[in-house]
Amino acid sequence: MEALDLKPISSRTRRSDVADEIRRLIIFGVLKGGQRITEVALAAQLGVSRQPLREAIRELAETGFLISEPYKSLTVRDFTKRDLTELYSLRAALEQLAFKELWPKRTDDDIRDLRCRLDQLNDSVAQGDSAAGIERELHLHTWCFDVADHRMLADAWSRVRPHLHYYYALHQRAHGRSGPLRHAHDEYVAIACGDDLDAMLSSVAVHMQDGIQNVLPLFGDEE
Amino acid sequence: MEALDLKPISSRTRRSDVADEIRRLIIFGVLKGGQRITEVALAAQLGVSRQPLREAIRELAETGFLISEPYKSLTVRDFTKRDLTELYSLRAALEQLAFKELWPKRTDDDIRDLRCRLDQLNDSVAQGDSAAGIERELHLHTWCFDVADHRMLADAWSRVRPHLHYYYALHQRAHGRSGPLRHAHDEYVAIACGDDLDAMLSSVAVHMQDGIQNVLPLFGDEE
DNA sequence: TGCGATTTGTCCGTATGTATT
DNA sequence: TAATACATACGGACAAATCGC
Repeated sequence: MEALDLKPISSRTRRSDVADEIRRLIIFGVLKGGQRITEVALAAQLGVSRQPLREAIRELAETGFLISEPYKSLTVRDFTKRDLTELYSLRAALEQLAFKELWPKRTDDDIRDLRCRLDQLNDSVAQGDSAAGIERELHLHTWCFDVADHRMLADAWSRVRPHLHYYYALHQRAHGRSGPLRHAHDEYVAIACGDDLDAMLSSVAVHMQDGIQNVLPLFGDEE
Repeated sequence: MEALDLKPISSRTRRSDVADEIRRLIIFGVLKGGQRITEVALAAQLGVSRQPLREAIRELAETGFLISEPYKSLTVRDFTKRDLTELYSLRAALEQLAFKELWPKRTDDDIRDLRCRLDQLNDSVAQGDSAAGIERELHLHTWCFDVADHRMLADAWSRVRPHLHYYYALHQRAHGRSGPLRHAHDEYVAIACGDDLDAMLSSVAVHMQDGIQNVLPLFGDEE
């Protein structure tokens, strides 16, 4: 009964496939930060024409995965320590807004849904399946945006989420299969099921601080 | 010495011109909400080929001004009362985060810059130039994002800002030349120049509430 | 300074896929 | 089911801008 967040089949089009694929290549480190991309080469490798590729590029440039300098270059975004701290502070603000919005709207079904997502996450972690663990941690954190019933906020999250995915994957590549820590989200979920909104808001802040501490060491000196 | 927020000349390209123009047509009501758009017709009217138009469309769909249903239709976003309240709650969260970030970073130059933006706004209002008033109100509210020195937050604002522009223009069309109220931002700026962050955060919240009350009546029954 | 090489940006004609009638 | 309309995608061409020599 888990609600996987997939794109509807109806919206499957070449440009979206291409965008997803490029995003995947970046997240999993095949395309590396700072690397230059030439359209024609990429189009040939992906086996598509330039038109849908260029549209996909617009999409990825809009969300910050590619840096497009007209007539000059197209490069893969090189994420820095600063980008990471920015991501987490923005993410905290968005997630806190989500909890404020959803707090009076939560139903028992929503609570069950959240616990289900947590169980799935803990299962993946227990099995050492870190790829699934990443997906499910993201899915867990998507819960508040699903329930908040706030489309513009959900859109903002949908642009932030792939960036988080990138850092999770980075962390995984650096530390082997250690994705999220075992039961690291138990308290987060417990408070989310409770009645104390202020406690939840500070739990979000604390959770973000923990997250950033895990990933920060992966960056050395840069800016 | 005012720092106008223009796109650098280097990035001027046909697709960005087209995107700006379509956004403008939507904001000023030439293209109306719900209206269907056909690519070929629009390309002909704008005098460009379909490739840069499609890229511009991706950009506008990504930021919510156009609704693209692959293989089906491309329509102008029909904003509702709900969209407006969502915009204002998200905007408040972003602006509050900006002030938290900038608070320890403010320099005297920044303060002067802010006062300058306020003066320009009040000038426009006094002269009854509502188009300039809208621009300058947006420019005033962009100050906190300029100073916060938080690129991801600034990006989020840059997607929110055109929506706000839309509602301002809607308000102007409905109420004649009455844009922002005279000296409505004086207190906002005064507190922003002061030392009380909490006061600023609640000032942002109050300012948002005032803003939403001005625009809400323009929407009737919808959803 | 200029010139060629490379790449991005743009245009056009055409073909295919999808939804609607 | 066929026909229509339109979005999507392809391929080839050229124009425009940048960079290195």
